Amino acid sequence: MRSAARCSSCAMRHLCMPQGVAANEMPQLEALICSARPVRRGEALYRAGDSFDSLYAVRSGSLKTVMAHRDGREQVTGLRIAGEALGLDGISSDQHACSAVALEDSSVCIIPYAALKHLCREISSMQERLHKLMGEQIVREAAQMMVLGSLSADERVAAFLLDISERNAQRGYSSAEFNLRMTREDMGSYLGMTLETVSRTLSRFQKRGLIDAQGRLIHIVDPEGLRQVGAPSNA
Amino acid sequence: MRSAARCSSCAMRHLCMPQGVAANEMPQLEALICSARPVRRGEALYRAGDSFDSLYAVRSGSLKTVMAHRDGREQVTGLRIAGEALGLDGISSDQHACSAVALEDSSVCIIPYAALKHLCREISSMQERLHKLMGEQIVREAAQMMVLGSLSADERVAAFLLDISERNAQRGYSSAEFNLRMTREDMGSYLGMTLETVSRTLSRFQKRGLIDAQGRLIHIVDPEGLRQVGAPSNA
DNA sequence: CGCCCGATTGATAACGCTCAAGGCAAGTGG
DNA sequence: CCACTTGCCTTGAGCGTTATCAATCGGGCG
Repeated sequence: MRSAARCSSCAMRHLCMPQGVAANEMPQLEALICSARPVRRGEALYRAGDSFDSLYAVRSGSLKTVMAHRDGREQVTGLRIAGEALGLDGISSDQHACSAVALEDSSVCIIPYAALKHLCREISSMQERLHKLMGEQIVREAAQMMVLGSLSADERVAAFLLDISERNAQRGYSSAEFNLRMTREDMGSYLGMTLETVSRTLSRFQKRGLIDAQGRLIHIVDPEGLRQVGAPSNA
Repeated sequence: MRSAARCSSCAMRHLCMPQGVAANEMPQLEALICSARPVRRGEALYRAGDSFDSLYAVRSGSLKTVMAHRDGREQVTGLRIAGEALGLDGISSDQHACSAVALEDSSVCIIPYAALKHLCREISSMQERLHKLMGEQIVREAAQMMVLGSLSADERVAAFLLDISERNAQRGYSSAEFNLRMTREDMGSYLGMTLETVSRTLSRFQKRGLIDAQGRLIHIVDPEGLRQVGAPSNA
């Protein structure tokens, strides 16, 4: 048996969907059986091929999503920090297209998809919220396609650091300092480059005074400078 | 004024959403004002930043979606052929995140989002269909991230050709022969490489007897061989 | 017919990969 | 408590794939 703490009893309940759901609809929201589940570092919340029946919201910690080619090659396709949604990759075919692995001991809220669907038919703000969630994922992935397709190694790393920084800020964490938790290999996989290149790039950024990195602990010293990486003047 | 032929009067009506919508719900589907709109070659159906209010289904022809970086660099993020959905990139922020440009004279069905949302609250199969549509887009984009992040130039081109081939087959067109309509530059942009590399790769494939290409007209001669591109034996 | 855009092909160079060695920190067992 | 292992990170040297620059070709259209 796993922990089944109701989301309604946790401080981060608002993460399990809302944001745009009117206050007077809260009671119905509560009806959405939203239990929590811990996921230990390295453990998979779900694996590619698993049957899909719930969405998740990261309550604490962070996870990576990983997709595999048939020839065995794997690539990290996403990173989710506390407050972000997870599991949308399962909607299209009723089974997950990728795996979600915890980067540290984490906890997620479970949102049964069937119940959510039902609720979306009754509460339009709920429907709106789910649609936006999916739409955001679509746009985020398209943006990542741009990163992978058009940016140099330096630009990719810079863009990645700024993305994480912004997302941290959005969720109320520090935008300047954070613990990445991914290995250099994970970062490389996500950014379409080797772990060595990631390492070298970070070292160079550090020499230039853009960041201060101690292993996975990253301190963004000069965000504006990071934004300029790759610009004509920065050859 | 643009053409406002009702979708219900066209042979491809089933493309404008259904597939999974029960027959007895058709009348309500008809109520979804689904007009058609022609888009000439090179014309934009919508541009990044345009306000979002409709989804589209390609009725005939094909379009590319293009996303732009702030520094002006553009990348092709998708290709849509007849029967495929378009416009989901606008849901998240009520304005389109990318532009959709016709690769040839085309025609799309217009599906007003507000009406669709309303319908999805009444007809669960409709809701299901929309969710799957979005879910498919999410998975497709994740797969493209893998292509861009882990495959060599040869493998990317091969994967692209096979993808188009499969999608053509799914929509009832020939899987062996098709007119790509994109320029080499568009292909390169989509695949994260230069137009010269695309050209060279296609030439090489042709010499190997995998395909027969006459400009944008592609004939897939050996699909199994294409699938083997990049495999250990094919050095 | 001549023009122009797109495609092809070649030569060269750069960026990032591969292979390899070494370092550091945390954990494990004697 | 220290030797040893293990996993991850860093740094270096050399090479290969792919980008860049450039010339030519070809087809469609005015």
